[in-house]
Amino acid sequence: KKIPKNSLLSMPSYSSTCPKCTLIQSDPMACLCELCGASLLPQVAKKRRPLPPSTNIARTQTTTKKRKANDPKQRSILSFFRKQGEPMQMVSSDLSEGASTHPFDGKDIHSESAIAPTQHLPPASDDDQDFHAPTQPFQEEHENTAAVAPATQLYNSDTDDDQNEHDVKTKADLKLSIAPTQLYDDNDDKSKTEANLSITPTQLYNDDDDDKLITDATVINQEEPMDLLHDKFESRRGLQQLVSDEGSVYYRVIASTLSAVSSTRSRLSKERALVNAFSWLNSAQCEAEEFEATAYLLAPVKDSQTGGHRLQPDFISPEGGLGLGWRSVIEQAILDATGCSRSELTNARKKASDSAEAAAMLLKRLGTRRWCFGGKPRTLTVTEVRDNLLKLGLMNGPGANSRKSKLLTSLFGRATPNEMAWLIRTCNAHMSCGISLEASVIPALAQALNPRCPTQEVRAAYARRPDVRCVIDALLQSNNNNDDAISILKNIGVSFGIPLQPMLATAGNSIQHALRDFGSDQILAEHKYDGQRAQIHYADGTTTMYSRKLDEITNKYPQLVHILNSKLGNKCIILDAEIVAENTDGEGGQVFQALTSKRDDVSLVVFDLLWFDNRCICDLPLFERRRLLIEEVLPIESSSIRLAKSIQIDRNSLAIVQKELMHAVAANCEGLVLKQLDSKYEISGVGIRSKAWLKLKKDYIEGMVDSLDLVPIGGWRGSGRKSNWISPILMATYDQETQELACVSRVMSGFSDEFYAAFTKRVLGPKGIKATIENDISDLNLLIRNGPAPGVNTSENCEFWFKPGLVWEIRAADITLSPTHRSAMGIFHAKRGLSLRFPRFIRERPDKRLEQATSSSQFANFYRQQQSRGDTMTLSISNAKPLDDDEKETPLSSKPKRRILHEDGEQVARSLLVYDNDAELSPPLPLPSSTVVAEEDGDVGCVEQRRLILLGADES
DNA sequence: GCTGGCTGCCC
DNA sequence: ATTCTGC
DNA sequence: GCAGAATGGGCAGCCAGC
Repeated sequence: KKIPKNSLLSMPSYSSTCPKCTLIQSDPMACLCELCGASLLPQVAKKRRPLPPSTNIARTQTTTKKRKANDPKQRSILSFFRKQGEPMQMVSSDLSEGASTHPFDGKDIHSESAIAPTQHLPPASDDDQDFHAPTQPFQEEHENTAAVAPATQLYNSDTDDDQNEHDVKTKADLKLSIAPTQLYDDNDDKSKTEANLSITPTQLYNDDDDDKLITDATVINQEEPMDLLHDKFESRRGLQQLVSDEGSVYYRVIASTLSAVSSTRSRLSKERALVNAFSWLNSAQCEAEEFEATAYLLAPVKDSQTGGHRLQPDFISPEGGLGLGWRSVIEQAILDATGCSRSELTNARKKASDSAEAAAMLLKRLGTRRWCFGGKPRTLTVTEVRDNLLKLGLMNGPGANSRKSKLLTSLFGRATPNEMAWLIRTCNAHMSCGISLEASVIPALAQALNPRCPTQEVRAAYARRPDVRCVIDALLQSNNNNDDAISILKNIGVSFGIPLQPMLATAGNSIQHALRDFGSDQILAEHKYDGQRAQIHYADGTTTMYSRKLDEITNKYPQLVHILNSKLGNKCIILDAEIVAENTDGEGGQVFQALTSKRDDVSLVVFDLLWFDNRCICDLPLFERRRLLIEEVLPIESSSIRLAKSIQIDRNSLAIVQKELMHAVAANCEGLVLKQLDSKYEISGVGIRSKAWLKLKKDYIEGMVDSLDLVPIGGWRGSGRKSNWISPILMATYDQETQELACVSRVMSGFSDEFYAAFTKRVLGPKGIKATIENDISDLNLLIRNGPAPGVNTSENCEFWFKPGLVWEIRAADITLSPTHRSAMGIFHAKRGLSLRFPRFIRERPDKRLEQATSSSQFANFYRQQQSRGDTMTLSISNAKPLDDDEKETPLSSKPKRRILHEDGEQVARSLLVYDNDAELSPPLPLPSSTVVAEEDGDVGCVEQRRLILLGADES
């Protein structure tokens, strides 16, 4: 079996001499001997267990299954304890109890690492140096000699070249990096990145102190170091380093792979490192469970939005998170594991690129003394790490945090510095290394197990059934039998009871473009309700609901579940729907906020049917699915369950869409979703948005939503790629009479990198963020060192405070009643101010002085307008046309009707939106604050007494 | 038993 | 959720 | 155009500490 040479992600090169017949292969990439057919891949004794007969079967919960007592590994642990006369409480899956309280306590360390001897050392050879106990255990290491991995972070916010050259030198001198997080290179100089890559012999052996002690002999033996980035693979020594004799993959595979992945920005290189890792596991004939644990641990963060964890399929456990806070758990564990004080950690943090690296530096400083008590480094295995992390997530009740930190301490105690750094990043749910499970790890897995498997196919299979194990089983099957991966993956289908990845809509920013880009003429314009997405699996009186991210939410809405159970009868269906809170008495407009606090009195707005008549109907066109939904499912009598409001249009219905958008907004919806009526329910990958659905939100369309002119009053130092800049930034309203600056919202979205760099320098001086690191800041143009400016009203504790003076335009989707922000506090609620939903920076307003910024009373007025949005819209619309359902059939009025938008104040309205039933429409013009108040005909509905500026059809 | 802070999960 | 950026 | 990073408001649930 040959690997195609033209494959972008080719396999690592293997030994080119057959171990059986000693024929030298002509093709160095061959996996099987040309003469005798023997495998050229390195072998270990362990045989992969038989695969399940079919991949299309319901998942059994193998991930949480404990190793059985007759497992050879477990047996050897037990016998070891008997030999030692130790109590048998310490088993690998239960490290939390009786864990060491201090790392230098010899006895505890000893028992903690007692598992290590069960890992048989490989037979003596040159390669075994790595595992030898250090001969000079108490030797102190110097930081700069200890670090082998070059510091690869290039966090240069500076745009001038001199500064960058300086940084390069500093970087080389310090060599602080242990586990480089992703490169953030502001400079375009590619050669720098390349140089870094070429001198990164990635760190399977040489990333840690304890390795370093092995010194010269090791270095000599590392003529061909294992290099995850450059496809070099030396099989003779490799496998013993990666996989234990029992076939367990060491966690160091994860740590090294992630270090390699984060050391480059190139997606291909990242992918190659991942493919290599899985190729090794395949060479070692690892079992599916090892692949699975490895895959999850390479990308253990559920998604960057929420930061939750995923160590097994989402639907298996309703609680995905581990409940590990930095301050409550992780920090304590680091201090215990390194024996350092809080202030030492804080100091280390200043030199490191992130907290994980800081902790690893401290551990590295500890040197090898911690191994002296009989422990062996690098014996952590992936399944063990995964099981312990899952266990952390299950710990609750009084004292949970200290139990968690003890368990973590014991894991850290057996980790090398680099492993510890990645464990910490895992616990923090902040890997920041440029890969995700669905888009990088799964395709790499496929590439390693079957290079002919197209990425698209695995991703789609995983989206149909988001269960890594299922995909691995299929790929292993195709790998074993040399089968066609595509046909095997096609067997992984949507399964009732297992949530599938919901279809997502692409964002559209103008109606014209949206309609033009559609490939089909028949379009459904559906209201986009403001609630929570729900996928409902219902069979014979039992409902299970899943969220957009596939967590189970059945218990969140008991009343709704009860209604479904009693109404849907003897069916078996999967519905796609939105849960909304519509009866928001007295909370006008706050539909979403109402939903999050209410659990009853919510209704279900259904818009799709995915399973019917005992089969998946995703491949049917939308109009067929809707027909079935309307005819077969929704004739039920319940005020809580109904169909999403929609109209059918064609591609030339610009004006109708515009009007429908108005209706939707008036009905407290977020906007519209335009759907091609002949499209399938596309499940092409997790997170992939389909073009057959297009969402039109009111705030995407300029001029349909408020924007405010706010004053930046403070900010914080960013993290990751923004760590050299100030981000986020706290914005406030300004009241001229009282000179009060009341906080409204933090903003972090909408700023370009260029803007950040300029603003940070403007605040902190030419040294930028470095000034704060070097404690070299004084009051500058914009910076106030000792607290907020006079008049600032906020509960926020900013790192930096600014002198007020700048005015920036900020746009948002909605105004919310806020428990934290202070602007307009007391007007609508004694203890609540106003804030913004989805705030983003639009532009600077250098033309505006502080006095012209939005005031808290203006802000309050915007909120009032929003609250009465539905009323206002209805008034205008009902003046224009009837709202009946047969509206679309009635001929359009020949008389133009217009919406006039106005702005309060002296200046002429900066913009307006003309809404015209004739084909000709003026493009929407920018508008800072908008209210629909009038029709040209003279029917005027005012929200408030305001001066109106009416612009006629001919005026520009 | 209450409150404040942290975490996870919605948008 | 939004937005920006490198690939 | 994809994929990923950084981080928005705000709620409930949970735990720690008073």
